[in-house]
Amino acid sequence: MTGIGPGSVTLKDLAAELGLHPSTVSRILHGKADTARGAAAPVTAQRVRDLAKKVGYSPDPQATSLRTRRTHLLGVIVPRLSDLVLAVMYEGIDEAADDANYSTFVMNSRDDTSIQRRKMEIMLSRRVDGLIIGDAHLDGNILDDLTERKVPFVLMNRAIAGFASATCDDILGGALVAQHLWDQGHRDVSIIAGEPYASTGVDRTHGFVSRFRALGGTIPESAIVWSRFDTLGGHTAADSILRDTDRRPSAIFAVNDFAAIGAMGAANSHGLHVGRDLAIVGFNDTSLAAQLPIALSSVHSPMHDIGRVAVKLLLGVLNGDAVESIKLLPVLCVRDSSDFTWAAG
Amino acid sequence: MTGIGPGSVTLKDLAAELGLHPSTVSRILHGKADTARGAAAPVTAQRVRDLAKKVGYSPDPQATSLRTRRTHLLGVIVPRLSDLVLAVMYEGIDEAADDANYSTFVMNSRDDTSIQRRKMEIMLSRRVDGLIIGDAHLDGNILDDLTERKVPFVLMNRAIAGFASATCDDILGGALVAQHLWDQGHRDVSIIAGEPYASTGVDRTHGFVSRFRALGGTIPESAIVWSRFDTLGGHTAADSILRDTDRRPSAIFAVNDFAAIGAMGAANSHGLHVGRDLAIVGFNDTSLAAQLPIALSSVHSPMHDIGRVAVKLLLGVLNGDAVESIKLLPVLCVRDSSDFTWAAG
DNA sequence: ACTCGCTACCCAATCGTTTGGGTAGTGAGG
DNA sequence: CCTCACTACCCAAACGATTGGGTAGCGAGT
Repeated sequence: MTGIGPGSVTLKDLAAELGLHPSTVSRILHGKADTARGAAAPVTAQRVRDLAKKVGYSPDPQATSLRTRRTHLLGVIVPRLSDLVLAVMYEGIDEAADDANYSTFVMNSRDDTSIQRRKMEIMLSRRVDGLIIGDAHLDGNILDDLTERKVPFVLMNRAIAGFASATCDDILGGALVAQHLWDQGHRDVSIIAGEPYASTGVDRTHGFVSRFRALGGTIPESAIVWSRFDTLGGHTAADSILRDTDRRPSAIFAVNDFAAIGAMGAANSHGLHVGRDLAIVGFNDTSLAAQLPIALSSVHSPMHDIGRVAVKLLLGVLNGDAVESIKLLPVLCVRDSSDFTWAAG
Repeated sequence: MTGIGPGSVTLKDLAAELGLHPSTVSRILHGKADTARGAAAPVTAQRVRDLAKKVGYSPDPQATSLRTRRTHLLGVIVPRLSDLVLAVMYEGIDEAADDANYSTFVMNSRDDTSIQRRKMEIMLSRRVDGLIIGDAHLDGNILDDLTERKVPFVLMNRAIAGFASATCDDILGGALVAQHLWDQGHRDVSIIAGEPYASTGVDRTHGFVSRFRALGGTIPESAIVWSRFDTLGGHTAADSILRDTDRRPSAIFAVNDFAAIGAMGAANSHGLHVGRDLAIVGFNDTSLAAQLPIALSSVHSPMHDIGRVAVKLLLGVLNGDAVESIKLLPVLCVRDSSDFTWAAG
């Protein structure tokens, strides 16, 4: 047991070395004035801290949480980390958790309710202090379960009425796109709406449709196509839209950049030049959007901040505060894929 | 403390309920014939297991690891999870770890050595059983440190001589691209080589160059441009290559799909049509490659499996086995971005 | 009747911290 | 001189699980 790293030296070792009792060392290293009942002599305290630093003492978190019943661990569940959107949100979480001295587990549920449940149980059996749920389904029965079991949690990315969440203002985002396409003269539009159980797609679609109708436009139900959020989903959805040559829209709003990219691929194979024959707008403004051969218009959503905010909310819950859902503001970024003035010029 | 979830009921509770001693219950629930010294009467065992299942007993991992000195936790460090390549590898890790009853922490180092060090210390202070390092730099001094401290770890994604790793056969991958471009008639090629500290970029470049030279081609040093791995990096690199109109290559090999996508953007803004005026080949065959408006040729690397293999290697190390590095096979996928027969037709 | 060897358990120490509750020793106040 | 209030510590009991080492009881063998 001559390990050099953290973990080799214990409180007892320190105490023995210093001729003190472990509890004394513990109190000193805690430092916080709150527990420091009678603390210790300043000289001693300094001696303790010096030695602790010298030998690289770091308390055993397992022992600590066994005693305190707090693990300083957060669980994060996302549909899939290979979805860039969730990956970026997770980076925000990672950062904020780090700042607050928490560590995180993250797991993929692949949007499968039974996997969701299983992963949740794994996290709870690891005794996480709280959960950040990034894959909530609109029929939120798992969530009721969690509430009943008094598990602290918040939602991220997708919102469900009645639960605290950190999201983008998706309704507004959808409305921004509707306004933009309307202004560009589009009257015949289709929507690639994502999965019907995800609030993101539903809200963006809803925001788009209501604004478009408010402007005087019409959108038949048949113009709304539900799909997966990835490139493949977007491709097949766009394909089914474009196949109907009688009623081809002049613009497509995809509620997700990857679906939009898939739609570009489909447009291509239908012989349509995106940005001239067909406008396409995505959502999230992932780092690829601006770099594509035909730059993709997209609604920028502050994904990184959403992750950070989710952590802040959860820490609030853990602290017993009454927390409110937070919607961050989206910003429309117009690029070649939907800028017809450019196509004309 | 009427919590319903896991964590509410302890071994002692079970024992009391059953009129047994906690240690007896522990041995029964362990089940493994190895520790079951004299086990228990089959009837009793069944009673115990039934009650445990009924009340949803799950052992406290903190208490367990305090005693056993094993956390069943793995630490994973990657440059950034928002790099799709690493995200997919992590999905493989997540899966394999789950299968083996391990949980994982994953953290982003942003390829910054000081952050690498810090994150590593955090993981070690969490007492992970081992580390999977996805961001190794070729000057692997951190690794020597870890070895000296006897921390069990393996590399993933990037290889360093002398350490066990799970990677793609990057040299072969590069060679495949060289052969392909040569066969297509390209004699003037440039390489977007990635970061010089990453074995992935270095090996792919090296594999490409040696094969190309072996075929009789020449590649001046100036044709190799180092860059970041993301779209922006690819864009600027390609830009600098294409700016020199005297010696414009007819093909570019980017060691990463995102860099390739950035290069496509750059080609575009130079008025070049990718696939006709300029061939571009990427690496990794991420899910986007095939879906781009101009489908991107790319070398498929089994990212998901690399993650799985990394876990398998690490578990081997933890088990005291002597493990060997594993290189998984890449496969070239030719698409429109480098298929000149298509452009001609 | 006595020992042997089972079976089916129980005991108690231990992992590293935290924390409520002491207690010597000291200086001041009465 | 006695009490009181500090200061600067020490003690020991947790937290929940694991594990080496018992031991009571019983049937069998001689």
